[in-house]
Amino acid sequence: MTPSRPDEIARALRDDILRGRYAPGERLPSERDLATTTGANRSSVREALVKLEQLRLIEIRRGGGARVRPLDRASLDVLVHLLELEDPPDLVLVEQWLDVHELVVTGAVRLAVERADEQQIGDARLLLARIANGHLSSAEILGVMDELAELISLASRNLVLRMVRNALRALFDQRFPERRELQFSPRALAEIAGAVDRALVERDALAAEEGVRRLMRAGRERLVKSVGASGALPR
Amino acid sequence: MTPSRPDEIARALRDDILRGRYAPGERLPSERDLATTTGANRSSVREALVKLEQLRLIEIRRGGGARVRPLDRASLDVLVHLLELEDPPDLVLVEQWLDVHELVVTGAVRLAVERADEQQIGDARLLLARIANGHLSSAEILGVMDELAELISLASRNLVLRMVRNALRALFDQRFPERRELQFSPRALAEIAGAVDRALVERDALAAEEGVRRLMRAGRERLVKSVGASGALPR
DNA sequence: TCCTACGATTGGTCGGACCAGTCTACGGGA
DNA sequence: TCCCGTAGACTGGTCCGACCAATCGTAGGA
Repeated sequence: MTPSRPDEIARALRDDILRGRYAPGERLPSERDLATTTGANRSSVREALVKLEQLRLIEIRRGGGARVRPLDRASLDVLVHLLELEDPPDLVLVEQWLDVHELVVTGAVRLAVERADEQQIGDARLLLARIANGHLSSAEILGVMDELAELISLASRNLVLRMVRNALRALFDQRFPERRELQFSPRALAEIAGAVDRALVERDALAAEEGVRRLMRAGRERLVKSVGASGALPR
Repeated sequence: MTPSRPDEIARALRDDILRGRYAPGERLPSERDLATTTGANRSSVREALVKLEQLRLIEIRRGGGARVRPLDRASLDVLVHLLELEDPPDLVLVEQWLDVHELVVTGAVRLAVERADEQQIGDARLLLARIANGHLSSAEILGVMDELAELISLASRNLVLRMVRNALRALFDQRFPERRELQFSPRALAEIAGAVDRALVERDALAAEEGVRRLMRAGRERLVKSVGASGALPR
């Protein structure tokens, strides 16, 4: 799928903004200027600017022009582009992402344990059993853990929370689409999964939260390493 | 500021989608059809659709048409429109928002206490002192607490976290722009602020987290009530 | 020196044209 | 009768040019 003309233009402008080549408050070239410099039609340029405005990267005012906004006021959706900016990716940003993801999922666990119905508890226990039995490849484990996180955010019965997690997850998947091969310690995993399982049965929110946190941290270091070495983007 | 033509169209379509008048996977009318039914030009319709696509509410395929996507896969940015959908607002959604906001800010506190420099600790203590001294109106208290949350997310040195919080905050401000009048118990507030202050001095992350949580919950119940009764939207 | 007013610049909307994928329904072949 | 390929209708993508409306900058006047 070849990117559309507006996408190309939007991407170029976006990268310039994210790289700080336009300071906050600074004015972008006019639509007509951008049209001539990019060789595209003004409609296409306009569409690109609308996208950037939707990302809250710029503010467009009739007669005024398009001005760059402060980065931290932008939409969460720019994060994926921030991650795409460097190759290999900015590991600091990846670490920050992992911290927030952990925060959100463990927060969801607290709510989920209290609110989940029996069906959901059962589903979660099945997933945990698959992790515990030790016969999965590391890629499969990651998949199961992802399913588990999905189930948790669903059971938390909090749409806002679910959307935040989905946004974070989509962000990561978009940037690192390949399945990764990591090495987990089967014994440690089985132990943690068992602890989470017990917490679920007893509906012990704090224990479940702690267990899920340990689960998420189990493969974290290697994940960061793998991501950092991943090299070329599959564009 | 009168909304632009594309904004009107986008809003109408968005509301229809959020209200479930289009099921996920269903196809929207063609750009040309929408143009005739709305009385606008196809360019304006197109711009509206681009915005919805950017919100990940729809997926546009060349030759294919625009199809509705599942709501929980959409951008966090649709939440503000979800909140705007009802008046008075959906209190369940407001509660969910408050839960997530609390989660994010308290999570930020943990990081912030460890990473803040002396300057930031000092600034935070000044804000806490203003809360504690009891001579502020409730609106001012809310303002100070917001500054405090801002400072915390800054000190957490986590851009992802900061953007999530800013997104949540912008969402709330956009929906409830009026300053609210709440009643806090000065004594309780002073006590909590003092606890947080001590935690900051001792760099005790857990105590700070707990204190900030209590601070955020102090006015919560009344905030929900006030928001629920707020009535007309200042559109 | 300050302010006003006008003209240039910029975004907003329109209409139409043509290209490039996608979808569908018709008709031919098995 | 059923399946399948294809032609044509349909849909989004891009371009062009025109005009309106808000803003901005500056030259000229008070």
